Amino acid sequence: MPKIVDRDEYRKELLEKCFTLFTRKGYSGVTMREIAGEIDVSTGTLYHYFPTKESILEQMFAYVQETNVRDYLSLTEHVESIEERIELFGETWKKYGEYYQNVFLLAVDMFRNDGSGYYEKILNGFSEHYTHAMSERLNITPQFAKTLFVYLMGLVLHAMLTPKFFSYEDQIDVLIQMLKAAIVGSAGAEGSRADVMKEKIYNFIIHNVIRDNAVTS
Amino acid sequence: MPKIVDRDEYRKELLEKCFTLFTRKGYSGVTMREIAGEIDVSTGTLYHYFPTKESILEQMFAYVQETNVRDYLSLTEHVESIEERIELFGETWKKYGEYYQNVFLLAVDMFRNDGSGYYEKILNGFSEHYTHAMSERLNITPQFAKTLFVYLMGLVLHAMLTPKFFSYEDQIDVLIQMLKAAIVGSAGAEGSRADVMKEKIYNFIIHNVIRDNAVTS
Amino acid sequence: MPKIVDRDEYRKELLEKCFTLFTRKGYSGVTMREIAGEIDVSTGTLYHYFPTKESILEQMFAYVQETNVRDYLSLTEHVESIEERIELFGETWKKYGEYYQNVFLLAVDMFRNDGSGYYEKILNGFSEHYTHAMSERLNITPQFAKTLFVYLMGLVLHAMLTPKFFSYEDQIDVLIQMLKAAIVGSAGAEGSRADVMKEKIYNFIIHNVIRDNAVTS
Amino acid sequence: MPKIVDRDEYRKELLEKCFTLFTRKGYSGVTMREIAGEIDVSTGTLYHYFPTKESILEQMFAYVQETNVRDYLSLTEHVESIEERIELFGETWKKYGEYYQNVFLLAVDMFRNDGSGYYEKILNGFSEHYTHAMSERLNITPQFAKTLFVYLMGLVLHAMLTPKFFSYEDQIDVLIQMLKAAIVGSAGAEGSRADVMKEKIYNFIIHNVIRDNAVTS
DNA sequence: TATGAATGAGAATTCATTCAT
DNA sequence: TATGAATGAATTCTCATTCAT
Repeated sequence: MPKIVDRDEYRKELLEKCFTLFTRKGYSGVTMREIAGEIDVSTGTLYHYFPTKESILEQMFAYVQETNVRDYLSLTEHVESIEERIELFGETWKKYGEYYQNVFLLAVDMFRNDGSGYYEKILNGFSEHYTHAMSERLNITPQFAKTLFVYLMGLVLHAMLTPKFFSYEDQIDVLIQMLKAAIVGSAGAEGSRADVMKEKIYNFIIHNVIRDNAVTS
Repeated sequence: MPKIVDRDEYRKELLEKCFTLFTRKGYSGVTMREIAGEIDVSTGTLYHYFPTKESILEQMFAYVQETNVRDYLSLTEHVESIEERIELFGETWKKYGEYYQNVFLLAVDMFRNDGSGYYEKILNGFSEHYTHAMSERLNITPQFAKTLFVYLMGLVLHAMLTPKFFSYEDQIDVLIQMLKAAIVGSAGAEGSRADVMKEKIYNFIIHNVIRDNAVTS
Repeated sequence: MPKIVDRDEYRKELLEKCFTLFTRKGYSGVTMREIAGEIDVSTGTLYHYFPTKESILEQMFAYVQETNVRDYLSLTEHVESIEERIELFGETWKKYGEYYQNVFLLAVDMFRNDGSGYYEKILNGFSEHYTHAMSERLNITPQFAKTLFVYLMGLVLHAMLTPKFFSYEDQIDVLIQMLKAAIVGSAGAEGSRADVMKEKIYNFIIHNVIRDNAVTS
Repeated sequence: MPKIVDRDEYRKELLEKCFTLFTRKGYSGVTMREIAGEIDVSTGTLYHYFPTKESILEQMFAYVQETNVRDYLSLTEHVESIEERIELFGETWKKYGEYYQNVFLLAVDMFRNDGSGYYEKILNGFSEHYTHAMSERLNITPQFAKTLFVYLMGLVLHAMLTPKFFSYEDQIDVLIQMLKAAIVGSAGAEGSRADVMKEKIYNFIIHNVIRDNAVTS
């Protein structure tokens, strides 16, 4: 009788245990010994579950993809109101900020090391899938969902590379406020409500986007 | 004197020659031999100009920073009109898209390998410097410049990792259009012109952001 | 009692099952896992019967020696006529050609890996034993039996290493013909029969050994 | 300027230095460290000249083949009389006995490890070439040259595996005597000389091949 | 007994770095 | 300065062997 009941389950456990080390140091930057040490396993055992170092990269990527999508789908499953969904959306990005950084680092390693272009399809599929879900659940156009997604990625990146450039959490909050204003506020806006909204947006631009009205000509 | 200048100049030449290889394969992923091969120099010569592999990373980073800033500053130097500046801004991001990808990859390597936190200061300084320049030259608030910068980084990233997710160049174009509309359009807008702008923005949101007005409540 | 017999029997069965793999890949070239796989047994079970890899080599060698001798002895047990014995002798070498190749490969591994010189005694004993039996049963001098044995080994070797150099089976046939001619033909040859034989041999040499009578001086 | 003037020459020097160790321990039995140690070189240097362990096997084989053939061709180049050639032939086999053992061990490793069948062609070519040369120089038929070659290989083998089975050198001597008797003795034998020879051969068989004239029937 | 997961010493191989020329 | 051969520590990976089940 084998010690491990579910080999596949255990493999995922191992992946999870070394996820942060692996992504932070990078595929080429970690050694198998380091990984084994992190997992508290001998190198022999590590190779028992992953035939090569490269396979760890691949399986890590596959595992993250799987988990990621599943997590997101389960996220807003039982939430009905758009407003709450937006808030939950923000909470999630706040909560998983550091995790997304690591996922992103992993993607960079896939980009650098996967010659087959396999990862690209997966990543593209994930992006499309994710933005599609955003579009549906947050009641925004697919195009805008993409813009949002791009911006969020930029945010995660900056939070990682230049943590003092801004506060990641604050930026998420601002974004959530704007989304609520635009999406909830504009919904079914008619008559005077629409006018109020127009005014708000105009003022927002005047005060928050344009620097100096006098200079521009 | 002249020797030192030459030597330094030559070192930069070497850095430039291996920049793409270095960033694409990554610090831990390239070997000194590969780098020497790319530059068409023996490993001995390579070591003559860079005492260690790590020094290549550092000097590459310093070189990029220097060049980058200089490039940007020289870019809009003699352009007066805001509209033209915005356009030039767009052209630059289109032209240097791939270069920015590599710079970004380099930053990831600095992030992963620099224990001293030195790179972080540099990167932060650069971000602040760049957004400050954007703010001044494009007549936008520092806050919005940051937002823009974040978005652009997300754009570059996606163009690299998921090139099929969207067309980088098209996205830049869309962004430029919006910037022109918001910045130039709103400049000194008064009376009826302001009303027209409000209407435009409102319609933009209704048609391009909100997916389905009926569903939202 | 019965268990021990069974266990021993089973061990021999295992040896037989992996004999070809073991000899063809070589002691240092096979892994315990490969051997276990060939036998259709887990490595644990393999170690249950053979405490070390080296013990497989030793026991394989002992097993082959035992079997080999037993086989040969049983071979000509009930054959009376010399002529038939010679023919049977030829048949055996034809039949076991490939097997002898493997035995030989095994001997090479013993030669390479046995530091104690134990194998040498066994091998020498076997050679002596075998040539002695040949001498007795084929009615040839021990010296000629050795010559024959040496030649047969060379034949097996060549058939293995350079199969296109000649046809192993044909060479055995030729050898058998010559043996019959020399041994049976000369037996008790007297008077005119001896003369006929002399003539035959002389002609054989002239036609089959000497290449060109004119050139030699 | 590189330290080593002739890279190829140096590579052969390395091959020669580790030839015995490599063949005696066998391809799978030696480690790269051992080989490097034998050559008095670091493992790094070893890999500088041989990209893989397998390449050592291949190049060793190629080197031996080359050397071997060259050696043999130069051997009897300036010897005119057949008798002297036969004697020189014997001397060579005596002198190179141990070397041939190693060559043979090398061939076994090629047999075991070369999947492409490349070695087989080479080995066959060598055998044909060698026997052809023997045929020409010793004035024997190609067929008999093959028989001789096979026998000699068997001799080398036995001398290696069962050194106490006989004295390799004595056996070579006996062979040389027989060759001289058969080849030189029969040359241009006519009339009474031929009769003398016939008698000799007949007696040789009666006394040296047949064990017991009474038993045979 | 039988299994195959676990172990870690050791094997092949790589690579930053040094150094003689 | 330039070269590339030489080095050996470190890396990936293998494999005989152990051991819990």
